[in-house]
Amino acid sequence: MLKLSKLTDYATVILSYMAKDQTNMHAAQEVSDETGITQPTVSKILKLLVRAKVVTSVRGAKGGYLLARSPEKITVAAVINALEGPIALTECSASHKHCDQASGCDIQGNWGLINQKIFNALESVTLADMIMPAKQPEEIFIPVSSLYR
Amino acid sequence: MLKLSKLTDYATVILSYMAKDQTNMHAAQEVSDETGITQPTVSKILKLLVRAKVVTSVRGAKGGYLLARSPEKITVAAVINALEGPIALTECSASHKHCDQASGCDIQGNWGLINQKIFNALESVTLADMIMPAKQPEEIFIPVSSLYR
DNA sequence: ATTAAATAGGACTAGAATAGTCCACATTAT
DNA sequence: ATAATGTGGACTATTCTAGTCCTATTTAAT
Repeated sequence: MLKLSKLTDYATVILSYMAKDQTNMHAAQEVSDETGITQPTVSKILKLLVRAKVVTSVRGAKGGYLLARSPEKITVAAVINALEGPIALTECSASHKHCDQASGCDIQGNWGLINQKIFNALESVTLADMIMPAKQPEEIFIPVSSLYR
Repeated sequence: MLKLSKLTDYATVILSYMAKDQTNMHAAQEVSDETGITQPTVSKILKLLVRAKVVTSVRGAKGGYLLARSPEKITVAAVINALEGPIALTECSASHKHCDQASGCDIQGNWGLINQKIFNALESVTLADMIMPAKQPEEIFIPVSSLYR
């Protein structure tokens, strides 16, 4: 199902919350209370986001977290990158160095092309887009028929 | 890392092989011999591809598998769909019915938008593209700097 | 008819990855 | 000092994936 990790999903929830009030600092505990995600998990995620420079932190009492830049400048790609590392669909495309596949593999290296497209898609959506009230239908259907063209 | 399953990767290897000889039927054993993927695994994958109508099968002695249509009409999206089910990055976006997230979630339903973009990207690449000799640099780098814009 | 070569379907196991928690430490406001 | 907060990393349990295997079904060849 081409899954994104749950933590990445949580991260967008957390960042969305923080985006709504960018002036105040937000402690992990507070974020937990507001989002319903347990505090240890919130901390874990925020730690990763700090490392990736998506948010900044202030230690000590009255410390907390702030967005490192405006929501328009925080891409979904950056968030995924923070939580899951480099965006690459297959091992093979992450690094071509160790490809032990017998015959078939060297022929079809075009995962690179696909990765690039996926990356562009993920880079084109920002946190600002995420927090816009989704004008989204009840259920989005990707029609099965469209799989055949 | 936004991972695709290994089986999906194998599937492209298998399909690439089959695309090179579309006139003859290919038994699972033969595909195994040619690709280096073990026979049980090849069978498992081909079974899934049959179910998704990406390949057709003929049972009995001298049976085997054939592409269900030309490589130009087999999209990467269809292959992923066959192996991993519907393309949806998050549970939430697969079905909105059971969203137990506290406050944060209803605000940021725009995964639908992202899913759509990803789907479009995956639908725009076909098996025919995959088997073209990749004019691909040794290593594709997604510059980290591009994560900040 | 019988046999051999295939696919179909599904159960099962082992291993890997993920989610989630917790602890010891560092930092800072009061 | 003390309390509140982030940092770093270890750890566990659960879930998911990969991979194998078994039995049934179908069909060609003899």
